[in-house]
Parts: sequence; C-alpha cells; structure tokens
Amino acid sequence: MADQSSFITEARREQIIKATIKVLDEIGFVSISLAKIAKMAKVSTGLISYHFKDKDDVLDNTLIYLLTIQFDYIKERVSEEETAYDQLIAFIDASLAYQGAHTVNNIALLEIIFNARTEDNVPYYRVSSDEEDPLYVYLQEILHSGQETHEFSEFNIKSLTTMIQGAISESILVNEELFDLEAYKNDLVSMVTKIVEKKS
Amino acid sequence: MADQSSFITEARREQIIKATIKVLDEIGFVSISLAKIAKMAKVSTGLISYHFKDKDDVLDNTLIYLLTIQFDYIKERVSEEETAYDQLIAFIDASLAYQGAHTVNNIALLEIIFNARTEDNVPYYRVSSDEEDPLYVYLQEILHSGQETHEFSEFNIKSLTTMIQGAISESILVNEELFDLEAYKNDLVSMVTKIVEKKS
DNA sequence: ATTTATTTTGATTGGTCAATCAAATTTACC
DNA sequence: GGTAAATTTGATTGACCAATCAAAATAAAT
Repeated sequence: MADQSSFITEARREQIIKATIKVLDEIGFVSISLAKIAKMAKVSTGLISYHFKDKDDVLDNTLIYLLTIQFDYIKERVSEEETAYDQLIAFIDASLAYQGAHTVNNIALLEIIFNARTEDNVPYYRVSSDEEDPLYVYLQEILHSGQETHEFSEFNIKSLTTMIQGAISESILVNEELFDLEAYKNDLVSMVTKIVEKKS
Repeated sequence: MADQSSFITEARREQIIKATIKVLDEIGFVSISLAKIAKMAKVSTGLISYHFKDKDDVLDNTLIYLLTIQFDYIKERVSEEETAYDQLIAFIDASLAYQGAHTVNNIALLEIIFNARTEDNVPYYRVSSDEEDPLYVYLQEILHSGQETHEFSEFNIKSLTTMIQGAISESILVNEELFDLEAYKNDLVSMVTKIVEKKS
C-alpha cells in the first residue's frame, strides 16, 4: 500500500515536472506560475501543492530531473570509450548532441539555473559550475587521467574544463537556424585536440 | 529650455538605470519591481513611469547602457594594438578584466539577457549572440583580418568566435573566491594561441 | 458494503505588482 | 510677481499570484 501510493505520487510528480519543463520553455521562469503549470498538466493548482512543498520545491525538483537526464546521457556515451582522448571527444560529442536533440530540456535547465536563487539571494549560477557540478567534475577526471598516462600535454585542468564547458554552453545560445551544430562539433574537437596533444 | 529639460530628463533616466543595475545585482530579474527600483533611486514610482514607457522600457534601456559600456571598454583597449594577434590577446584580456572589475554590471547584464523576452516570448539570449551582437562581430573581424594577412592559420572563424566568447562568459559564472581570473586569462591566451598559430 | 486513507478539486485569502492620474511642487519665462 | 510648462508625488485600480483548506471524489482495506 505504501508502495502503491508512492507509485501514484511518483507518477504525479513526474507529470508535474514535465509540465513545468514545457511551461519554462514556452514562457520562461519569469512568467511561470503554479496556475500555468497546473493548466499544462491538466490538474488543479491544489494538487501541485499536495505533491510539492511550494513553488520553489517544484522548480528545484525539475532542475534535479533535468541535470540527471543530461548527466546520464553524457556518461553513458563517454564510458564506452577506452582512452582519455576518446573519452574527451565523446564528452564533447555527447554534450553537443544532447543539446541538439533536447532543446526544450535545455531551455528549461537554462531558465532555472539563471533565475533561481537561494533564500539568501545567491543565484544558482554562482552556486554550481564548480566542484559541485557533476559534469564539471567528470570532465576534470577525464582530463586528469589523460595527463596521468602522459596521453595529454601539460595544460591546466581547471582552465581547460572551464573553456570546454563555456564553449559547449555558448552553442545553446546561438540561433539554431544560422548555426551548424555538426560543423561546430568538428571544429571544437579539432581545437581542443590542438590544446591537449603533445608536441611532436 | 528644450535643452535644459532634456538634461534633467537624461540625468533622471541615468539615475533610474543605475538604480536598476543595483537592484538586479541584489535581488535579480525575477524579483525586480518598479517599486524596488524607485526605492533604490529614492524617487516615487510614478516618476519612473514619467521617464520610461513601462517596466520593459526601463530594462531595455538598462541593457543598452550596459552593453555600450562593456563594448567601449573592450574596443578602447583592442584598438591600441597593431597586429591581429595582439588585438586578439587584448580582446580576451579586456573582456576578462572588465568582468573582474565590474561584477555588478555583469550580473545585471546577465540577469537581463537571460530573462527578458520579446513580446512573442523569444528569449533575448536567442536573439543576440549572433551577427547582431557587436562584440561577436568585432571578434570575428579581428580573426578575419589575421587570416587575411596570413598571420593566423586556417581555422573556422565562426566556431572560434563562439568558443572564445563561451570561454569568456563561463568565467563569470564560476565562484570568484575559488577562481584565479589572472591564471585563467593566461591559460586561455595560451590555448587560443595554439589554435591560431601557424604550424612551424 | 462500509469504513478509512489517499488523492483531487476549486474557491478563498492576503499580498504584490504595473500602470494611471489628479494634485502638488518645482522650474522656466516674461 | 505671475503664469505656464515641466517634473514629481503617492494613492488608487484591477490583475495576478502562492498558498491554504474544507469539501468532494477515488481507492484501499476489512
């Protein structure tokens, strides 16, 4: 019984989270309201309050949901590779591929990270992006292992991590129609290769 | 008389814009209101409506104000240099230096770009970042002239522009205390150098 | 079948907001 | 000094919002 009801609860929570993602994509964080999420999910406003503590709780859970999906997608592809270099390429590939294929999720993620703030008004974008962000840590690990095995040259890991993540993030922002994601992927890979490769 | 009153108007507008920047830094785009801007500027709410069409107009003008300051700052430093390579380094230097020195302005800029939307709900961050963004165009020109004079190798200009801008933007997001901006600047310069330099 | 627990609804409440506007104040001009 | 124009105030209005809650509906248990 406790299990059964927990299934219902989980299904409802996911339904509400998915509706939140859609609304975020359509009208953005600034204009979102529980009433609009409820309408999108085709439930009453009270039901959202029943399954989540408050509005912030809905958005926090949506953020976790989005981060988890993205991380799993990338990790799955990277872990298929053997060498640090192949893993690095797979990381870039998968990151850009995820963005191309899950635009709605990415907009929603962006909207939350750039708008949500902690109770003491610290923006989420200043809290994460650091040691705490699993993707950051993961990329750092790849770069580190490549240097350990002397597969890579002696660059600064933190700086290259920041640069790669920035280069990936930036591509979400550019207008899709005018931007050839595939070409960018190839170019970014060859640029990063020039940085990590050992001088011959 | 028309001149005098226009002076007063301009002074008020700037006062309100500066207050808006402060409020954006402190509480963010989501929580901003005309009442809070008025309080920060120490004027009445009605006065803001007298000098600006509506709330969006205040924020649009604040965005233009911030973009102009940033662009002028960078352009001034880049234009002192002669060669494309020195200009490229100066561009990176100045961009990161501006971010380090004008944190409040940068937060405000970020808040507007990642939150404001056009009337048909298109986020500003999808409108700019392209051919329209003066900084983008400026960086592309530097890269282009470097290739024209065969000072640079044959990389894709658009891709490198996106990568550099992403690498610069990303550094706003990382936690200041844990991040050595000076070190990042040097590393980014040496990474970019590896990409633009001709094979010897 | 009846009772009990869980889930869902939608009206309500107190609060904030953008924008308006009549009245007050200040400034410009003669 | 007096008048007209420009500037500034702050109360007001109508819309929207988050959160609450009593009542209804559904499901589970006996």
